[in-house]
Amino acid sequence: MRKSKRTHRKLPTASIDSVPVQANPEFEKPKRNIRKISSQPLDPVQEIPQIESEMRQQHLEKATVTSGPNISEQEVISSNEKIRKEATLTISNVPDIETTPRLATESAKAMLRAQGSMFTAVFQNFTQSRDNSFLMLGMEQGCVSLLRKCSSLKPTKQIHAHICITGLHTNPLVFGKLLLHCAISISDALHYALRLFHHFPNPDTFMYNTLIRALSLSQTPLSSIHPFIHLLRHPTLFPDSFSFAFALKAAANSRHLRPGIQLHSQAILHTLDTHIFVGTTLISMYAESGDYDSARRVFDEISEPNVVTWNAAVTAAFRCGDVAGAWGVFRRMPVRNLTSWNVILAGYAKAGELGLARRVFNEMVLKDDVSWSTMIVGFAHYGSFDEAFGFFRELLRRGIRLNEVSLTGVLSACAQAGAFEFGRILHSFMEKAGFLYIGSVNNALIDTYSRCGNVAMASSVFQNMPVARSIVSWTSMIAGLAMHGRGEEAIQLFHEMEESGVRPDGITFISLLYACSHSGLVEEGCAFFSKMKNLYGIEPAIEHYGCMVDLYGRAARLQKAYEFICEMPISPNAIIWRTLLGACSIHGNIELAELVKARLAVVDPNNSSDHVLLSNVYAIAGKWKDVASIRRTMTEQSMRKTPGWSMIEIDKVNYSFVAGEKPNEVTEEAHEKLMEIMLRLRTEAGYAPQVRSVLHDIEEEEKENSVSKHSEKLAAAFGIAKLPKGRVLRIVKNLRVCGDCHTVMKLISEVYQVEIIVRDRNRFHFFKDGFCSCRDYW
DNA sequence: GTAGGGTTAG
Repeated sequence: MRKSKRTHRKLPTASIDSVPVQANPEFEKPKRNIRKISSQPLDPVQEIPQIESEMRQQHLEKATVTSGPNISEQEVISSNEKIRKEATLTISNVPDIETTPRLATESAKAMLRAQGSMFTAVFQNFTQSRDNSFLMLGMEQGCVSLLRKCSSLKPTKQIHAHICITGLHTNPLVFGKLLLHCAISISDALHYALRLFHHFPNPDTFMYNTLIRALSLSQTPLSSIHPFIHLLRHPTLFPDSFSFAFALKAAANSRHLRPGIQLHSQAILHTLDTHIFVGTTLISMYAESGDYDSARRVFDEISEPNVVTWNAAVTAAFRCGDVAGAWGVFRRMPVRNLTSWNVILAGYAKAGELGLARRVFNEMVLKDDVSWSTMIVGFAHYGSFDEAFGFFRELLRRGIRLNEVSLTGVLSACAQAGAFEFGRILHSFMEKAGFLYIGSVNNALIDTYSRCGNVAMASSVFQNMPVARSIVSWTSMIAGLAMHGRGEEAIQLFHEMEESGVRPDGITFISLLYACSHSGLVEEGCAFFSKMKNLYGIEPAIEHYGCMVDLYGRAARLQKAYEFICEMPISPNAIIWRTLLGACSIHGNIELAELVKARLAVVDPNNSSDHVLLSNVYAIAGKWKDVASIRRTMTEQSMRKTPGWSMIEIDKVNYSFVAGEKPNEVTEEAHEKLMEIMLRLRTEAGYAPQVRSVLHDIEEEEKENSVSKHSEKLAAAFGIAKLPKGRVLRIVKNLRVCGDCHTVMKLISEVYQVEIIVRDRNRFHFFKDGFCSCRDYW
């Protein structure tokens, strides 16, 4: 991007009136000077095209970790005196945090309760006397903090009623908070936000801007175009740079290019397109919508870009996948600030260029908490959870300020590593430091506890959230129950969510369908699939189809699954076919497996796991020649089977076991214990090894030897040897647990009277008294 | 009284 003097500019031809948003009766014909509440509530949620959601990939590629986070609770707390003071500042509801942390949280809760009763008292007073100005002092703040507790419309309306009675409804700040709350924190309250606006007497441009901003931050950002058009047509008011900045942000959030172009044309007509704030937002908007050329053109037209504009240009390059170009723009920057460096870090980290990110990070003279968070989140996102722990350790050592992003990042690392104990330490710290007043932190905790096998703790976090539960909180909890095979409870929770007024989105349905498929609830799954389309108007994405194939496949309805794929309106990808191949492998259907493998050979020819799955099918049927043939192909094409590994956390240290690794002190101890366990299982529980999980055509004894070395068995043996009696064994495995290991775990849980929780690639297995929570269905 | 660039959970 070269800076050039502006000579001419091209005016986009489309006009703002043709934005692709369904006509809104309230804004279509503005009745000037007459404001009334529409009898038909708006439902902008249905007007906006649904954005395709992508299922988050599991990042468990990392094969070896020798030790976990290894940080004690005391270390975390003692090295963060300063941090806790800052947390007090951020979370205004938590006073005196550094002296009596637990009490402080309690008093914050009490304060919220007190505000609740004060609200009732004030409400009653006012209905009687209409004059109690003394009690009104501080009510503005009180209403705002009460709003934070409301996740549905009903209590919000009560607060609104209170606001009206106290005369606060003409206060633009309180009004704005209420609008923002309705638009952002409550899924189904956009219509209410609009009605609120219509009640506001003689709104000025500032008020319009508040509404545009609120809608731009809602689940349906493009709905903010309506008040923008209204403002354009207003006889006396005009959109200003704020209006354009908010509306363009909405276009950027929606990732729809057309409304963005139309807003751009309007900005040109109002001579605001080169306004430094509007121009910078235009660059982001074009980059978010994938129009790199336009983003560059806008940048070239800004005659005096400041450092923020330059930073936006670097980000634009990264967003459009031009990693080298981003570095080029960065190098040409006349002035750089810390954010410029953080932009580069984030760009590299998101692009998966973690080596480059680390190099830049090491070169940075000045780093802040954002720089550290970026590294933690970046490494955690790509599955390098041990590296993420490393950055976190270093962050603590240097006394850098902790923020909710670094904490959620390290929680994500815990979730992947199954580091339950450390997750608990973080939880206790965050409670004391007041971080639980941030929604995302609660959501990350729910996810971490679920993935660490403790769905009860996840549920406790979910039930006790001191802030409103968002769609993410509900979905995380549903997903947590689903992972543990508690399908009925997941469905129950989904109904509670619907009743609470939170509107499910595409990802909620992925979790729900997953819950059905892992609990064998075929009919329920089918019903939810149609409910999603017909009631909520959510167009199924490839992930939803994948869930349906899994649902039929697991329930042994293989032919139905195959027909379902053939009738899909979008072309099936490798994951869809692989799901069906997995089902064929579970149910031993050779004919269909061969057919599916042929499809996979076209879509994704070099995937080793598909070959392994097919050879599994042959092995189950005893077709060793076919197994050998597949293995030969894999060798010829130098494909390698993903090595299986398992991890167990003992005293906050994570020990990993990899099949066929070189013996060391730990593995030798595990092997020794395992031999002892197996002997006891044979004599006391009549165990006989199941060898069909072994892929090779080898002698029986050798096969038996091979399954006995599976990493999850070693991890369990090590856990039995090291953990005190009565403690739960929590094991994380990167592949699906094999039939023999599953049997062994059940027997160990019975003979040794121990609870074992295994998280495999697909789900959780909770072994107790000789039974597994998956009911042998996985 | 409101903004633009960097890190956030399902």
